[in-house]
Amino acid sequence: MRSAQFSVSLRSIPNPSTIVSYKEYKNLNYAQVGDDILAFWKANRVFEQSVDTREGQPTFTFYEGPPSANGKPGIHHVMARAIKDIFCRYKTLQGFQVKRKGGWDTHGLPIELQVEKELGITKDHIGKPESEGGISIEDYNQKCREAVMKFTDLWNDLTEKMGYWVDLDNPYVTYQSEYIESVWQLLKRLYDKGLLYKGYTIQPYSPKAGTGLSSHELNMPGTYKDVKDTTIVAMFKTKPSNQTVQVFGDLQGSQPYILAWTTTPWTLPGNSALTVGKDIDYVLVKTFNPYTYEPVNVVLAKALVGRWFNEKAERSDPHDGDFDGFAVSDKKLVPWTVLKEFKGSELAGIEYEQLMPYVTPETPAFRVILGDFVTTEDGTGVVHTSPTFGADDFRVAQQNGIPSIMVKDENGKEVPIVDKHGQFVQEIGEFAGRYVKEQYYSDEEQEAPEFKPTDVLIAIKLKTEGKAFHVEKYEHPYPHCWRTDKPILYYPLDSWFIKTTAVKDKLVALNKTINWNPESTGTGRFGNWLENLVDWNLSRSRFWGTPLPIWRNETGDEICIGSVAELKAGVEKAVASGLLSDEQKSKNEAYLQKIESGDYDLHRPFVDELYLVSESGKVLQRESDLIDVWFDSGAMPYAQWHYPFENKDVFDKAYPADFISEGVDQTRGWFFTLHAISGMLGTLDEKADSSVAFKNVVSTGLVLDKNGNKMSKRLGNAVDPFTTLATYGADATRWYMITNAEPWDNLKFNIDGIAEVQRRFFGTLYNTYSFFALYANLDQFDFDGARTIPVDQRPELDRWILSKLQSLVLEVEQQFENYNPTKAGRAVQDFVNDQLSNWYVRLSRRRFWNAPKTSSGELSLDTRAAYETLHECLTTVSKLMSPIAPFFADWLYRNLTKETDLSVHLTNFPKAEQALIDGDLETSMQLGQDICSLVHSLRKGHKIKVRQPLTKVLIPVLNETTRRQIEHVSPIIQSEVNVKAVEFIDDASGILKKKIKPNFKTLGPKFGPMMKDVATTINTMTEDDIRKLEAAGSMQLAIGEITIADVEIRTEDVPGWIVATQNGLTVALDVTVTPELRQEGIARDFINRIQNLRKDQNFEVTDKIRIELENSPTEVLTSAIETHKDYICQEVQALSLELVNDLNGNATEIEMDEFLLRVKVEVA
RNA sequence: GGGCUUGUAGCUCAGGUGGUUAGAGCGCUACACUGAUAAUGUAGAGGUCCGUGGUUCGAGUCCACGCAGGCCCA
Repeated sequence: MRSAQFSVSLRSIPNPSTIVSYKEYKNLNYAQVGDDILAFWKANRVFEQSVDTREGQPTFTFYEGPPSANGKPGIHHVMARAIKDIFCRYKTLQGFQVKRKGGWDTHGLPIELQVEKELGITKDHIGKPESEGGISIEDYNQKCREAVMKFTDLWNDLTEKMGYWVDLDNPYVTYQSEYIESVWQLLKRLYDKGLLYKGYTIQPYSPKAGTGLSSHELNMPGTYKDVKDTTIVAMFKTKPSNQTVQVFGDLQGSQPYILAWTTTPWTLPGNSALTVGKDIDYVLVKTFNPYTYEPVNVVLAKALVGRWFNEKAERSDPHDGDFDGFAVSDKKLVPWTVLKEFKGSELAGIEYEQLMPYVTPETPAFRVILGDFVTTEDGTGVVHTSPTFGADDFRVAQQNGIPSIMVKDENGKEVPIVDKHGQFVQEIGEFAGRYVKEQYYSDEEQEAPEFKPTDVLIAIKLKTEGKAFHVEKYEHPYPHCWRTDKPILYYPLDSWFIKTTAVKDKLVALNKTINWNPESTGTGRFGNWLENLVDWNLSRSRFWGTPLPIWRNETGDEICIGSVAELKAGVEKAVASGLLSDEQKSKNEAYLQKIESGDYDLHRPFVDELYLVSESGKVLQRESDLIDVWFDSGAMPYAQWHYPFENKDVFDKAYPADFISEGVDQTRGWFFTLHAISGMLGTLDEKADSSVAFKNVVSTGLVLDKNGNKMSKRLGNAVDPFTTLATYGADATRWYMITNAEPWDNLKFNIDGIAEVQRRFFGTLYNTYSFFALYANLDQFDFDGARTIPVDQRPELDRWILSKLQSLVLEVEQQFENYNPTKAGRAVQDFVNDQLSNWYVRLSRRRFWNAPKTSSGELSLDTRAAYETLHECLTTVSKLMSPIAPFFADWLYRNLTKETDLSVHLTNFPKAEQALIDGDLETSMQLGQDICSLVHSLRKGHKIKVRQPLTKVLIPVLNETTRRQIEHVSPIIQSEVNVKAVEFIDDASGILKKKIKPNFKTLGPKFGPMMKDVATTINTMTEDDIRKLEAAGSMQLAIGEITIADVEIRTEDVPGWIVATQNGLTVALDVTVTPELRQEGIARDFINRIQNLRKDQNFEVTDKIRIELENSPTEVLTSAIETHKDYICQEVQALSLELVNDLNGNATEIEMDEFLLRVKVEVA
């Protein structure tokens, strides 16, 4: 056995008289335990050993979702990483080899913004000369590279202190060339599969500035201004079909128009669909065109009828005379009536005639589709959908296979019907060349008397064609460009995409094989996301990130580069081609030299200045985009190993992951990108062209403050993880976080909770260990963990706790297997607190102290059994808890075991010994515990203290099994509640009073609606009835037959006794205190007072004493002490107990109920 | 606006497939215990199970609609 020094070297030679085998502690400092164990782990490379010793065993693969070290870690990182750590440690105990490669996410917008803030610049400064306050891309990126690893030390420190085992010596870093090369390789593979294409996304665009705007720029103050625009409710004429007849009825050729409102009439020529809400109610209204007075039927949302129709003009009868004469009358109010009502879902699929047929798409368009963004707040509840000029429109059109209205430019490239200057293209008839927004015209042009905005011209045209239902000026906020102050357009801009929609079915199918925790994240949040998948927009117009490895020219010649070697070959080929300019050539040559020297950088601006040559001899330039950083992290299964360029053997064993865990906010982030890339590419070799990236995933909730608010620096409610760990240590912090709420629930983090966990769980466990160590050392108990006494030869209590222990092992294992650390931790906690400490140790105390020894100085079998049992419980607990509380568990384990047992983390998870589980015994003990609780309650009620012995408890039992089970534990009951006997009364005694209760569960199906009557009948049964029912097993009631199983019969009263009842268990207590019992009670009280004195005077546990008691005039007292003198002496370890006449003031006064004693106690 | 999720005692949380008296710990109050003692036991107070409807003989539990918080997306 060891001392608590964590050096592995010295161990003193056992000296039976002095050795302290089990380290004892005065005041335990949990944070200090953490520091000591951490130092021990480091010195002995325990983490490395835990991986190395599993060499050759099956692997359990864990992927670390890379954090970004540009910010400081928070308490929520402790939570997230505890989850990861727990399962990796658990699987290691289960014999798997669990490698954990750390990683850093290093690219992305947050880092750029941080650098810009530090430098006090904006994106406009980047690439501009220094003389104008600018910064080169090269210098800018260098700043990013520095900023991103700014807090690495802090992160590493936290990782260690919280006990998160992850390999930080060889992490993957997403900005490293090897990493980028793997990413390029993946992109190339996608490109070769035809899954990487150039398309467009709808983004805010400023025609006057000629540039796209980021959402960041759009959120700047002052960009939204109120403007008055011409708005139109346009009329889209439906095409007759079976569906329209079904939905609208037979209207005899008068096809209904669908009404859609737009604040941007210039987008109407680009219309290719109408979007409705699936659950929104729509109506068909019979009325007149207010401009042409033609009778029409129109469709709009029921909730918005009042917005467009005057209620005074509503007619209840469609054949009302007003409808006949309206067209020729001069009435102001347009009459209307609702003909039919239907849901949006019924409209889906209805086709309509193109509103402004300038450009005809090649694939079918112009039909009603469903979208989740439709509201009935304003407009008509129908959204005019133009995929080229609205982000929602684009998305919903793509999901429904609706084409955009596009034309071909001089290069044959598809472009929208509005050009980059904001003017209609030639194809748009009379509007060709017109600016779509009047603000794009010069002030002079706008002031010309005949000037009309394009929107107005479109309104006039639609009115005259009978396709406008309403035209009005409408004021609303509209975003403006901060540079030019002109309105922006939502406009299609070039973008590179991954065609994830092409593999949607595969991704959905693969997802069904993943074990999601909680399940709802997988089926709900993630599943729905996959079902509504759109193509992955890969492009980012930024500076610090992985460059898109595609070189291209205006006419569409392009090359995708998949490795450094390919890049080198391409650059060389371009140099040799003779097609490059001198400057291009020299850039290329300079870079080739860098590749040669190994000192190359795949970032901007370097790759921007490389030129390739296409097959057809054209010079190609790199597409300026960077790729979405999420692709970086989703590529980590491959790129962390620089696969497929090297490490094929490693990759083969580490793909896919068995387990990952991140916050639920990563569902559409990392979880998705991992899944998507793996689903499209698989293992990159013949083994699988498609795979899941992870088999099990735990998505974790948020860590909120104690009031349930989000933690933020601004509110000042963020908890500093370092302070917390320093104060409470990692174990209590982790244990609290894990056992308080399940990982996927949000955690309300309350620092008091950690203190409570520390006191209640760790404190109890520490006390239990201290108790063991104290006596084991006194008795020189030496144990290597191998049982020397067979379990079946141990006392009841030992077999019981060992049975409980085995059940616990099963439970904890099952919960860990289910990825539920919360339930695992709670099970351990309940066992330690309720069973081990509060019952087993409390009841076993006497077996440990004053342990009798055999003549040869050996411990008695009973004492030895107690030590071995408690030792086994503690050791097993240390293993079960070690994934969650790695430091304390190792501290406990190392205190309990031999030097050769280096660390709990190098052991194997306990195997439950099913044979030791004794359900009958567990029930027995439960009954014992309940009975004790009831007796305590009765004593309390009658103010009889436990020290006062009583004659007996009487327990009514209605069956033999219960009787036997209680008999088993009656000695325990006797000593625990200080009674002389446990007796039973059974049915045969005839004095039991029985109560009967209906069993609704069985009666329900039989009697159903008549339950009330049945219940009343049963409740009012007499004792006689009950006896008859018991005898016959069934009984005929007025309502029907009931059997013994339909009722619950219990005893709740023993006439003439005081009783207590709980859960059907009844206990009667004899509270008569005879003179003999009274004497014994006094003796016990006296013992108690002497023990207190021993304690007050700081005697050692082993000290023998002498007692002198001043003769008392009280006869009862004196005789009680005389009678029980031997017993008293034994209990208080007194060599003598003398009654003396006068202690000459040398005495201590003690109170004992009504007595006052004068006593003198001294060490013998 | 949509998807997902949470709502049970002052606080943190349990409450398979519906069964009539909803539990635990902490905290509070009182008492007891005192050879684990910065521990322990017992008892008490404390609940419109977010609301409203519905299904059912019976709803914390199932359904619908809301309300409030959270996350993600728009």
